[in-house]
Amino acid sequence: MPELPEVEVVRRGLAAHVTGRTVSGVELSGSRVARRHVPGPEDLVARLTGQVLGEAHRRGKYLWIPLAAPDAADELPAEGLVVHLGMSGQLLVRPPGAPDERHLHARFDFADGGPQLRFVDQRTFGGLSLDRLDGRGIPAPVRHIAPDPFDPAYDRPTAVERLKARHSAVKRGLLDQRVVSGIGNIYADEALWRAGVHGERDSSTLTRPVLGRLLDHVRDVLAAALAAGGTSFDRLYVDVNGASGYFSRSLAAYGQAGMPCRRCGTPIRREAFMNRSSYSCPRCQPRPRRAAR
DNA sequence: CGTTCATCCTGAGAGC
DNA sequence: TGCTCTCAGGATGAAC
Repeated sequence: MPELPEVEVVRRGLAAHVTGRTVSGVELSGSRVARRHVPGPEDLVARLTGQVLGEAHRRGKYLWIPLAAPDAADELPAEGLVVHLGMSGQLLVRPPGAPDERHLHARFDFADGGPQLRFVDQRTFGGLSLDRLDGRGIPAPVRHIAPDPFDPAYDRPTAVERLKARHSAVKRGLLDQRVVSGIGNIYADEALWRAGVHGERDSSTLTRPVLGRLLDHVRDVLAAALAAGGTSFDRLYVDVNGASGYFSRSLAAYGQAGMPCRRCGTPIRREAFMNRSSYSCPRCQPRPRRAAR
């Protein structure tokens, strides 16, 4: 479920609550949560135990926690714990005695005896793995992910060219994490509404200035959502302390079918797209004559 | 090569 | 109440 703002809220929670702490034990319930850790769940547990956690990083919707370099202070961390929340994953900071959550998959205990870190995931599309970090500190599973709009490595002109080169619906481009990362179904629809562009317009037919403005709307809406603590429709998206964000009240398009458009008053429509839903204003975002899908 | 589709899961809500 | 159906913040690999 979480997109960039929600994942960043979680990253900040990790930075505040687990950085610098020593893992004294890890307990996994089932092996599915570690399915992307090729050497297997036992290996994951064994290699995390005793490690000191560094400050959490994020690219797009991926999180990783570098394991602090054990010896030389100037040595870069060689490995990191990679976390993807998928559609329903949560990282929670909870007291050691707290009852197990319904879909608890991993529990980290710390040598200081303080709060545990727990990975809870209803649908288990998310997961954990331990991976090597490259020379720039990026884990292998994240290497193919493009920088997100807040990354110093983000290059707007490159992103514009990538979109311009695609012969496909522009919304597909926004959702493709190899073009720009961090955008999901909610913020794609919000940015398209702000730009006044229908998501099924063929990306290559849009002008570079239009694509550039669309990307700027993406950045702006992601920033506004982050400032509001993210979008929470229910208890599935919460920060590490279990608190909800309140950006859902600011959504202009996503989930607003039948509600008047905030610009022109026309009822927002819902359409099927990519086996899910898209929301848009029929008047501000006219459908293309020949939709690219 | 780029693009599209099916698939991994559980739960909530609607309609009958 | 209970059944069936649809839908949900995502990413991936295999097929075209």
